[in-house]
Amino acid sequence: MSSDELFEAISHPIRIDIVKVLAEKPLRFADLKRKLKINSSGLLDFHLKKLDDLIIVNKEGRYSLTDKGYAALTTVEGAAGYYKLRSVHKRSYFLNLIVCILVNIGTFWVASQVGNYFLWYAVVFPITLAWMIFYTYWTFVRRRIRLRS
Amino acid sequence: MSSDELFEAISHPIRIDIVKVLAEKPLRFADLKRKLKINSSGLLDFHLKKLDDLIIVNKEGRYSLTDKGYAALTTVEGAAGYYKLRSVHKRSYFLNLIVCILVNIGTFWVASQVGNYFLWYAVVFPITLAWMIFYTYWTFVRRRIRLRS
DNA sequence: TTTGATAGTCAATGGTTGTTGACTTGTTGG
DNA sequence: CCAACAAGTCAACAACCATTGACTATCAAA
Repeated sequence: MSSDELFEAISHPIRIDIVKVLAEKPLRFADLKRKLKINSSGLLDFHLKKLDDLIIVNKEGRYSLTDKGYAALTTVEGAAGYYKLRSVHKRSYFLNLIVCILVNIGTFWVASQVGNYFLWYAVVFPITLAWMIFYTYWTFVRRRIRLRS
Repeated sequence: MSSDELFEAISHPIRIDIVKVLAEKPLRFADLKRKLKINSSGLLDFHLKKLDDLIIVNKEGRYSLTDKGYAALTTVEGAAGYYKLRSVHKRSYFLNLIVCILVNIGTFWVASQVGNYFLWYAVVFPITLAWMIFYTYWTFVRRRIRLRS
């Protein structure tokens, strides 16, 4: 089963629901029909056939997930999170940037008050700069985060 | 964009390929056509339209992935691995079981030779037993690995 | 024995996909 | 200016998808 076949199998809301409820516990045909509020046997039959090698039926007529079915479930659960994760990465990058700038401004101001800039130019500035360079690389190159889109 | 819409978007080999090549670098319409060996403009157009909010075109006409596009790519890359991962989990469970049994047999045999069973019943047996109970729980309950299917 | 639930199958149907190939509308090099 | 390329649009069509509703066969309880 190649990727596109897996995605085809789980590219319909009813089929995603079937995989989700079967992950909790094996169910019979009529249980599924009730639980998913499907009134047509033909419709459930159609979608069960599409899920082909993601599910198996045991001798008592209970449907449950195969290894591929659980892999599909993991894919479904994962997919929902990836997009949110990317906006979190983006937001935390800007928070980091702001904090670095504020720390520099603060240290610089304190330095100007005491007339000693050593702490700022020898410690705070190089460290925050190095951190932002690394973090920028990690965010935009490694994580492939884009500002627009 | 709900899960099923994402899976619908990437449920065709051509569209998976488009996402993969655009992840490497942004391409123009004709570049994509050449790279994916598609001879019909209409066909490429059709699939690009289906990828709708996974891609954007910049002013120079270069297509690239949006955040959702990269999320889709992560999903595609992940899905391929999940099924294999499950057979790896299954195999390593049995390897572990065998190793635990062999260690017990070995320690027991040594104990019988020296006439002192302390090491076995006070150390090796309880530790390997506890480990296998935990590992069984982790494999079959938490990871939902099934023997058949 | 009738009723009702279970576990489907099957044909019909309207809508959506995937694909082709012809056509359009710039843009660029010789 | 002409040819070639780029970047599509559009109509047509077969194949497939989702859904309905009628039908069948089996079993169990009243």
